[in-house]
Amino acid sequence: MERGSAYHHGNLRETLIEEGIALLAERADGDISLRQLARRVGVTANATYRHFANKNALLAALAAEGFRRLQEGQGEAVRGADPGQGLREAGLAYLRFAWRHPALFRLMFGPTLNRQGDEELTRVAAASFRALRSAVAAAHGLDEEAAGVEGATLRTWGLVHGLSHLMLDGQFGWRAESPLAVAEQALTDAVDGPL
Amino acid sequence: MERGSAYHHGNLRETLIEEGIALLAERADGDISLRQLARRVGVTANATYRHFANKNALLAALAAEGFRRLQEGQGEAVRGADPGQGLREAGLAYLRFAWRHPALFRLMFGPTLNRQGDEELTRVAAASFRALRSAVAAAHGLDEEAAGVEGATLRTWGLVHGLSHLMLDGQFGWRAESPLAVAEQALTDAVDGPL
DNA sequence: AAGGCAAAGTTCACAGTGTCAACATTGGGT
DNA sequence: ACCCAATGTTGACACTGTGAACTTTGCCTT
Repeated sequence: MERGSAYHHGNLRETLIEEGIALLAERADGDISLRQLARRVGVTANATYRHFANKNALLAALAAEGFRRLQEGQGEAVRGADPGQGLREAGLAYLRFAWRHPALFRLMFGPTLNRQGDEELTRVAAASFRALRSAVAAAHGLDEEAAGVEGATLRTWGLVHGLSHLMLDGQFGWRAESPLAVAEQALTDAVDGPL
Repeated sequence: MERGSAYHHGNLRETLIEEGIALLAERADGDISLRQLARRVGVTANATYRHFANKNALLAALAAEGFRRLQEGQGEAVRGADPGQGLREAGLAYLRFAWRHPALFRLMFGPTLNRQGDEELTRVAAASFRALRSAVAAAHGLDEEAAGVEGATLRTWGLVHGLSHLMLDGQFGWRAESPLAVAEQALTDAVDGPL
């Protein structure tokens, strides 16, 4: 939190990421402008170019931070659950993350970002998939490399991810309950029944 | 295709939708500019304002046309399949639509569009859901209003929708096969096995 | 301690965007 | 034949992402 001189900000890069996520949380539509973020931080738009190659790189950093937080949330959920319920809890954590950070979630996936060539981003995303796969394997009592685990992981991921998107896009809105509740119910039913 | 005078275009509204979808197909990232579209059609940017309240309304019209085409494609797929395979074919049609029209697909769902208050758009989207529900009911040999059909529809929709998004976002790209093939396989497995 | 250099911010500039207000050109109905 | 409403155009404005040139400052070397 240390501030440098009036001229030199001190730790602009981290501040931009922090405030960028905050700004993303306010604008529901999810597109933020570089200049707006710079103004909020109290710095010129071009100052950001000392820390990120361009807007896309900045957004990629936000997304990477998002993946880290998502994985952290899932980790907590799994640890706090009795074994056998881990997969369900991880899925619910995924849904709740999307619900609480809709714009960030859409940035992490979604086409705004050009993921091509961003090494860190692909790394955290891959780690996220491996974590899910191990949860799926554990839920079925299988080895992580066993046949069928990969496919089951894909189906689970697809379901959770799809429910997240439909929820955020307001496709559950016309129903009585809260969209989050609808998605949670659908996920629970799927996990309890055979997937 | 009739052209009016040099000054009056003739049927600008339909042309904008047509060329808008074409333009969307070219720009993979999926955001098109009003002025670019107007230039392509051979008309001033402000001319579009005679037919659409603003850019959002234009995009909504594109999305609505997209929903119509999606539903048409699903209808064909279901009719051309033997009964019992209808649901799977409908889902595969959904996947292939997303694969062939990624930008349009993301526009139809996704936050670029402000769906609030666009009556036509919510209507076609609701029709799409009803069609899916009847396919789910038929696949399980149940009445459309039977208990559990709604939930099963949600799960199916979620899975297909999620696979579509993950596929488009390149999350299956690191695998050997084509992303479309990966998604189709996952869907087929889910439908064959109990969902 | 003095000096200088590279890192980190700033200002200026430019092309492109969505949209508003005012003006121009038409074709169809009285 | 006329006129008016529908349909286009021009000009303008605020805003965006980004490049080039300039300024300030903290740290490292002597």
